[in-house]
Amino acid sequence: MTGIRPRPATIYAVADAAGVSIATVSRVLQGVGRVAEATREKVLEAARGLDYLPGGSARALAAKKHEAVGLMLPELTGPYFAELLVGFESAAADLGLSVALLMTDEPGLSRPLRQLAARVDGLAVMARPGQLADEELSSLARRLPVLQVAAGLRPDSIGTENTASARELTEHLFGHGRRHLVFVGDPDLAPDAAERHAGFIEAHAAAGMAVSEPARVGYSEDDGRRFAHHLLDGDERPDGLVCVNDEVAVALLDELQRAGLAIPDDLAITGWDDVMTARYTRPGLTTVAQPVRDLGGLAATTLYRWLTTGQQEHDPTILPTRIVLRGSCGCPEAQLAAIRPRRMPVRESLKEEPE
Amino acid sequence: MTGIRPRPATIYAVADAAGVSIATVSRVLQGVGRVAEATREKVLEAARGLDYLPGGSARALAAKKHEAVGLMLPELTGPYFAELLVGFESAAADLGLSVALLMTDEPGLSRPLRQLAARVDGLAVMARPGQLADEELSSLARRLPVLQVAAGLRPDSIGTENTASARELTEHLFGHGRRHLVFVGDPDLAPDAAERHAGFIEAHAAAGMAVSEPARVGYSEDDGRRFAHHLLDGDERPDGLVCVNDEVAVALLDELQRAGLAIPDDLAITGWDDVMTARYTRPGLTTVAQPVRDLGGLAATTLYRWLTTGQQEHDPTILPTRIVLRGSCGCPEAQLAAIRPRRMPVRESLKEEPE
DNA sequence: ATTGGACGGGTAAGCGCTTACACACCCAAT
DNA sequence: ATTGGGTGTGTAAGCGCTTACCCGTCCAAT
Repeated sequence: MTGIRPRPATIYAVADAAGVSIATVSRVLQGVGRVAEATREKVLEAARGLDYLPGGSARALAAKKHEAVGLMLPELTGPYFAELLVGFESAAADLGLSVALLMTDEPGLSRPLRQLAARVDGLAVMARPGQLADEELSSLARRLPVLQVAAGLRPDSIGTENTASARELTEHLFGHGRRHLVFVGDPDLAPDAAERHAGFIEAHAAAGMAVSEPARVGYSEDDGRRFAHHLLDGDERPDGLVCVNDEVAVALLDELQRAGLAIPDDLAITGWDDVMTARYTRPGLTTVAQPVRDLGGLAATTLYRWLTTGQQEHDPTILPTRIVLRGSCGCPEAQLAAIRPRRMPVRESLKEEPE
Repeated sequence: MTGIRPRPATIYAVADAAGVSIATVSRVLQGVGRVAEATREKVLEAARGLDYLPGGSARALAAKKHEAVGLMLPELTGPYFAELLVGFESAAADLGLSVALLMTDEPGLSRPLRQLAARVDGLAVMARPGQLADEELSSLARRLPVLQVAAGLRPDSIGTENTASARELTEHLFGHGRRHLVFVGDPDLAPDAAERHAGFIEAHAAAGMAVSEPARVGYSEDDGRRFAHHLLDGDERPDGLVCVNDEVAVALLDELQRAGLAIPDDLAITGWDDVMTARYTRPGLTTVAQPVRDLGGLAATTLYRWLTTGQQEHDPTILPTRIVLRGSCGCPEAQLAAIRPRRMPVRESLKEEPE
């Protein structure tokens, strides 16, 4: 496997080896047109013997399509993006499309993005406001289908429901007697965050309550921990925290517990996304489950329909979410190890030597 | 943005608009060769006005390279693959390479894999044994550089250290007085698992202890929970569980705790990967941190060197790991909320009306 | 005044495929 | 025997780029 590699075989080499024309080779390999069974076998064998693989670029050039879609994400850390990607890729694969991927945090990502756009038939983009020059994106959109994911309400967009869920979640916290809630997250960082914050405000308005300023933090655990210390050191006195995502929430939960706070008694905490960690904290994290994987799949299929029909769907699709109640909001949780219902028999003394 | 889209502009259109030949357009856009400043500006403006983007397929065909690398993963659920991907993509992007992605669980994935291979210059593959017909893969390897990731020791492979770490971890458990350990994971499912199991065995051999059969479970939380119930129902009596990854470990931990077991007193548990959740369980999960992101980056850069030099590196690179001790193995952990060192002042009565 | 570079840009030959079209060929129907 | 309709295959024209090569200009040096 080491060392120099011979130039890959072309369709001409296969045609020669099989004693046919390149047109026939192409027909056999694509399975279109009529080819005599004997010929087909000859071609297949020749192709196999030469490790032939039709070059994607030549194929795409001649066929005027790439059979590939692109996905651009602002970053890929965190379970959210991973899930989205999984949904996107597996749906795309089912549709016979390859997936090209781009993620970046740099604002001036023009180059890689254009490189990506040049090799796909359509693009799904999840852009944070300001990250991508809108000019850049609309120039691309004039050239190929560009689908916006989780970008708020726009005709070329799909996403998940945010505002109503946030309102419901906030009202749930009211139901637990909480009166001084803080929204933890920056509404300006992403449309999703803005919509959740809007729901948070709606709930307050409907209850005739005043709303405090949102705590403008980012999306990472570090942001959560930092805010925890800010809370501990400052003189704000919230009794509930509605966090923009689970990572911030669990970090906050952890840091506050380490400082001696009782969750949810002293402070209720909710997250968003229902990531894996949310079911392993003590108490479990109350959060909002979004069908992120489905969202990714929807992006791929929507793009596919757009590509094949040449016509964009009219209405943006909004996927429903589900509130997941665990202990961190104040809901009762199944007690853990308080009673020991079935005790696995274990060896008595661990100090003994092995058998 | 809706509706029919005009055919994208070609290099000819730009040349016409700028009043030059296509060669000049190509030179300007690539930044090679000498072009008068005035001409360059004309071209750039024409290109901008037409939303021109050099078609990737034509470019790749003419230049005989895709400027793209592919990554194939057996699946993408779980933090491990997400991290790997992040490392791969960001390193590739820095090198000016696009990334094409493929993941699948199907054994017969020949089609999508070949489609992927046809549009990249090199391929990084993480294949589970048996999933991919070896014949298929070596045929591809004859055509383009194929780098194996975490595939055990082979010349065309890179990976992370497993055996020594597993041995050390196992011996650490011995140090906690544990004598009846079970390896939870199937050594046949992946080379990584096999190597970890080998280290587990080594430790036993060195201590002159007998080794029990491994519990052959998969990699998911469900596998962990299932095994927990199997343990609870059966009559095995281990005092320590060395799990193949963190997902299995945390699920096991959770399920066993719910059943009333005290971890680590009744049973020690360790994981592998140091995923986010590992630092949020109570007790925290002792595990092995691998530089998975670096591994992904290494895959991209190794592939890049291979592509540019045409020569494969000789020795497989093995990245070092680090054991992360938390409470689940029996190590002391900072007490949580036992004392409340700094108590955040909160409102006394939550039942009060808002201000 | 001649000449030789440097400079700028055009010409054209591919790159490796797909696919419309044309053309043999063979056999059934007349 | 002639005709006509499949069948199977080859011919050739692109697809939209890159790039080697060549050819004018212009100006400094002689």
